[in-house]
Amino acid sequence: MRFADLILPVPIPRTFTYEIPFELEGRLMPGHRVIVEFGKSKILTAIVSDIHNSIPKYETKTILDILDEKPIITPLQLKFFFWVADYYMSNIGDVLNAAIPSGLKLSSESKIQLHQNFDFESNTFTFTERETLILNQLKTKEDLSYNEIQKLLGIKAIHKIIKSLINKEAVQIFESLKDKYKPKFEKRIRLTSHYMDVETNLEELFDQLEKTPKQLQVVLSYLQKVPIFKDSDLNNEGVPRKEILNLKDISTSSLNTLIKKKVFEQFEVQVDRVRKYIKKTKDFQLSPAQEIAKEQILNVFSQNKTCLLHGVTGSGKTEIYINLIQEAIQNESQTLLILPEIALTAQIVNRLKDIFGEKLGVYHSKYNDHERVEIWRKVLEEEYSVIIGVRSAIFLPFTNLNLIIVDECHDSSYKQFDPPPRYNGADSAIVLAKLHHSKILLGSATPSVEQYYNVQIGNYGLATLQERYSDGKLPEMTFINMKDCRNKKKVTGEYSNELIGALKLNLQNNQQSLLFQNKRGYSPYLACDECNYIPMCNSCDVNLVYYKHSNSLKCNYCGYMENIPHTCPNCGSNRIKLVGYGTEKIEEDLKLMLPEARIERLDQDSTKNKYNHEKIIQSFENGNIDILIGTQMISKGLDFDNVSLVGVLDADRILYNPDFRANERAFQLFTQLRGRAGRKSVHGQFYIQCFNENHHVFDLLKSDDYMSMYYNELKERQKFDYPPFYRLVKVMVKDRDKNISRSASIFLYNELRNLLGSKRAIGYFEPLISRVRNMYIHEITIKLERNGLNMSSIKNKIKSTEGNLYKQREFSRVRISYDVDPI
DNA sequence: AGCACGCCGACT
DNA sequence: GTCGGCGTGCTC
Repeated sequence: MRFADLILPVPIPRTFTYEIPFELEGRLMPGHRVIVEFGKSKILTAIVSDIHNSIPKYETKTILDILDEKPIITPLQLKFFFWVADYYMSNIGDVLNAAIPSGLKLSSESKIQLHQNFDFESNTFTFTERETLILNQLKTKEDLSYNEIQKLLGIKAIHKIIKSLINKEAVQIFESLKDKYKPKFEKRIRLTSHYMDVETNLEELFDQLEKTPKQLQVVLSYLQKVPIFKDSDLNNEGVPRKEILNLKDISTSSLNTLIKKKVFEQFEVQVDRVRKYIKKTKDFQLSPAQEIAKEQILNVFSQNKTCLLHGVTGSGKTEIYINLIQEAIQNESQTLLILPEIALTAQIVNRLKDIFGEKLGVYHSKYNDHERVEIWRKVLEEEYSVIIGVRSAIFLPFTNLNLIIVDECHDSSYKQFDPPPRYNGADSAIVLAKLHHSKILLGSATPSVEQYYNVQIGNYGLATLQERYSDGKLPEMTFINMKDCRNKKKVTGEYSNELIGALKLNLQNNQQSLLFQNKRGYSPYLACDECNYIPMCNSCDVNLVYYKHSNSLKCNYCGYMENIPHTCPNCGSNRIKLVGYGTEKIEEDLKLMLPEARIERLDQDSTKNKYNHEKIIQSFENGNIDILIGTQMISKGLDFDNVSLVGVLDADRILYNPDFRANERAFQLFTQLRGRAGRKSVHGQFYIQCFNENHHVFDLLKSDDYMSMYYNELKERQKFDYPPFYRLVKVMVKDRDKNISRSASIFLYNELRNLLGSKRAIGYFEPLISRVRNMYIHEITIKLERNGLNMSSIKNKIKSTEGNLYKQREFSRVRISYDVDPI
């Protein structure tokens, strides 16, 4: 066993074989992290994927070092990573990058520092000139990065030197897992043991402090928090220093004086970054309808099938999830619950924390790297038995996974687009479940057509939950025809008087409202009134979007920003106006129209900050906001009892999308939005502003008829060879030169047509946004029939055409990427 | 994707 | 004369 195949975090579609150094033979296992030199100057962390004896045709480099005692990736994970790479036609290195927190990666930026036991005087090793140079540098500088050392020595291949220094115990790398994971400490304060004698010493203290009221105040405040006369053990735990200092009238100096006087002592304890919760067991009873659904689910599980739970909004799917998880963790196994990113809110997390306490781990992209590493390790060591997370949580190192639940399984945000791998977390979870022999439940009020089709053909089993809470009637739907309103002058800007009136009434009744605006492609932009010039992005084929809070124009594709021009760059006119309206504009307008209402906005821009988002939701929940305006964010996962009105401002935008899934999407979105209104007691209102209230989707919505929607769609999909009858693969061709992009896509299209036939290779075209970051894009759509094809061999064939393309000189720099099952 | 190598123009 | 522009090809 002399060779190891390694997964490197680079976008190259293969593993790399390195030689295993003698001292690691027999010790190195798949899943271990190692350090290797890659190319001439890069030092990378890699994951061992396989160990073997077959001598490669090329010369191999040798693994430089091992980072872990125990593998940090399980064999099952490796299998899963390779499946994702294969299925989604992406590089295994990209999968690795998506899967593991960057805290587990060692880059060229990793640093060395002097070894803790190293002493310049007493050491017995001799050092080379270069080694001495590094050591001398470390006398004055605490640490050095690889780059700094390369500069210092003027050479690139430095790892051997560093390795030698490590062997001599002169320096250490401090980005290995153990070192990089720095536990977090909290400073706490407690009374010194002297004052634990309440009767005498503490009384004395009060007397002493009479002349220093500030200090006395500190002691009194402390005793209020820690009543030691009731239980003297309480004092040992103390109080966080921060907590004391946050109190009114308490200053750092008086506290510090008391510490100096040895009244208080300060000590540190290690705390978990992931907040601790006290476990409160809350028992609840499933309703009869929920019980029946649960029985259906268990029945499907017993047939070893994927189960789809079709439960209307407000029917209490979450209770069923909790019930299933509770049963699952009783037999000591792990459970994974995944949600779309914007549905993973404090609301659901706190609810689960209450029930599962410290057994629950939360995996969210907003968590920082330390937190993610911590969760990774705790999953690996099975300290967590329940994980609630976003799509990337499927990559965690489960060892004993027995139940996976995918909530809102139809949600398109389960699909990752950028950066690759372009995987679908919901679909991949099914494969993950197969690998673990785990049960899997998909839950949604509006399953995707593909998912329901799988039920229909018997691949999945079905459970249904059609009963709403508390007789829960459907919210009343009102369509407001904006064309009529405009003709009759019953509008103010983009807002019908009817909707504004309803909002007002709702406000008077002390009820809350949600207002939805699909911001996509609909944010405000600038236009010249004279020549109609619109500021565009220089590198992308889109207009710049106006942001009021920063008073700037921004490209939503590449992030480019510029200041607002005062005169038109085209004709010099100063008549530049704002066109279109996004959530920001609506917030402003509404504040003018309803000055008495407390209005807030929830979207990506208002929630850049990690906790802002939760603050707004919290404040809405507490009734401190009357009207919440938002994008998709408000359609998912938020359950507020006091919301009785939901309004959609521009429904047409959602309906008329050039996408074969437009109707399905619109139905899903409207159903979800409606589900937000009137969850309890009050009868909800659902207002839709649109130009065509006769749209077919609205009929389906009125009758709440998922099945008709499904059968309609299915017919259309069959007619036009779309999923679920066909699988789509999108080939994307990118080049800096538009003509080369075009001719390369023609070349590739011809290759693919020869290979697959013109029924499968559909054609090449310029996408709607044909230039991003100065790269011109063309796309080729491939349709593969669902049955009778060997997908992985077809995908390999598709990939092989890439080779033919690159053989052509003029296309050598063209970039090809794939999107399997695009959404 | 990086990054080194290599072949051409505009400067001290 | 050389510095550095970016096109090209490789990475075990």
